[in-house]
Amino acid sequence: MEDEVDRLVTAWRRERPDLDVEPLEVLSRVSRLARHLDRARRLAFSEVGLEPWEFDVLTALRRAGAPYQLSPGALLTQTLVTSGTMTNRIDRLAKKDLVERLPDPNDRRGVLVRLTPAGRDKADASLAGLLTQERAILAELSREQRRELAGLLRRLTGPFDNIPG
Amino acid sequence: MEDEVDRLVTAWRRERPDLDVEPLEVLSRVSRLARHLDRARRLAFSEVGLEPWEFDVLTALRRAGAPYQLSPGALLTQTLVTSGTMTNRIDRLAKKDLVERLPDPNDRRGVLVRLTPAGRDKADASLAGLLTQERAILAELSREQRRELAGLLRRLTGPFDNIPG
DNA sequence: GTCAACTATCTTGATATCGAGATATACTTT
DNA sequence: AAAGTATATCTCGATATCAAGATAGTTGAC
Repeated sequence: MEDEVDRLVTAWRRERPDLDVEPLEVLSRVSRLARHLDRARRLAFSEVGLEPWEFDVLTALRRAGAPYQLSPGALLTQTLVTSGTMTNRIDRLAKKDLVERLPDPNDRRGVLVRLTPAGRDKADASLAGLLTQERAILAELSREQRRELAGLLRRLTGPFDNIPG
Repeated sequence: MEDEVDRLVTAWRRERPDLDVEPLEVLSRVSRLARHLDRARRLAFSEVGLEPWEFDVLTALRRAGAPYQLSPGALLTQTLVTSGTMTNRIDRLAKKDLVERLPDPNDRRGVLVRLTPAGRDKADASLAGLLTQERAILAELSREQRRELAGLLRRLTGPFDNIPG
């Protein structure tokens, strides 16, 4: 099946035959697919009254395991947002009583963000729904193809996730 | 090389062994990689005084070929933003004299957005830089692996790009 | 031809994000 | 122990985005 990136690449080869646009075959698809996924997630979460950014924070805390707490800094590396954004997110989640801020006993600069019981419920309730939706999207591929795809993507994410930045 | 998604999946398997989180192996990597790419693009474009959203619009017009014009609607499907966002983008690009709005001669509701010569220069100047950066990111993979990866991603983007929505 | 349904674009208000800098605390070197 | 450097989080202002609805023009059924 042809997609928008096929059309885009064809157009560039006509307009700029001097350039090798092969990188777009992979990376434009990654960017576009991520935007499609965002839209789908936004729609799915709105049915349970949750925003994608709320899901990201609550589930990061949930999978940390009891007592479901992480520093804002740890949340930054998991969610790839800036510190100003995370402060704002924690403020809003705290106002909704889904998380609470505690002083870090080991570092007086630091803070621990802890899931409240209501926050934990929200996290658990939304995860199953997300997985169902994602499974439908991935039904295009065989189990073996999904493994292959995950492995190739890991090669690209690995450097970003391990080199500081 | 292990990445953040490996850690995330391991954590879920410990915390929620009742759920099959295999879909995250693919789709969380897509979302995270897209965010890394956004950051890298933002940095690279800032060196030539361009925002990623400006690049997206200018290059869509550029690859349409002479006379470098498209309707706002066509730009929507290429950039995956809402109509309100696109109106705003066109306004700002027009204020910088990178594009201009023309009435569509065939539909009086419609508008055509056309690249100015300055806009065309910006588009051409920025594309080569982007490709260089992307080539470096993709150097992790062999040519054959890149083709494989592009093909697998197309299977996922195809349905989104072809089913209306 | 007229009316209803549809389409293309724009307007508006609320909100989330970013970048840069501020503040407070911790660590390291001498 | 003082000074300088590094780290953790927050503050603030500017800006881009979205969702929903408004406006204007088109199309098709009759």
